Amino acid sequence: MHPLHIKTADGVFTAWLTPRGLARLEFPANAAIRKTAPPLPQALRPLGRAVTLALQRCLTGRAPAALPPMDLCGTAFQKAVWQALLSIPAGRTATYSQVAEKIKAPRATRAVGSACGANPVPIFVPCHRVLPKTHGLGGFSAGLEWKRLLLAREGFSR
DNA sequence: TCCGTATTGAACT
DNA sequence: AGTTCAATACGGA
Repeated sequence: MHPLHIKTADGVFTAWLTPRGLARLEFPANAAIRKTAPPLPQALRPLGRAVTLALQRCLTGRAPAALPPMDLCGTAFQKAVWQALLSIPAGRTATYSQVAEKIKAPRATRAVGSACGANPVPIFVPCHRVLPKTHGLGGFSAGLEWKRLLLAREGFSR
């Protein structure tokens, strides 16, 4: 996997690329002890460019025309959840139980939460658009502040 | 096996 | 209207 640092107004993200697509996206590190990334191999440069552009658009609340290819690895259940998340448009939200229904596992609402937490590519796979049915914001692997910020950028407020 | 979880809804104050 | 609590599917150890 090849790291790619992406500068944005919100900090430096790190994307991990494979020939199959974007495998992981990391939020800006707290202490930012960050090695300089080796140059990307030629073959991955178009992917790197696509990821960079899409990330910049997502961070300003505008859905990119197309998401870059992604190389998601996880269990069948997790992939089903992540797939379902991709169908939630920017500015809309779903509840954990709605996602569970969508993947035909209506009683797996808690498991959906776990799968969201295991999502390797936040933002593009929009786990921030999944909220508890009644109270609060649920959780977010990179911290609830990010979840709030992303939702706010998409024009959603609670 | 057993344990923890980014939930839920019903049954309680 | 707020709080407790058991049921629950899943993944990791």
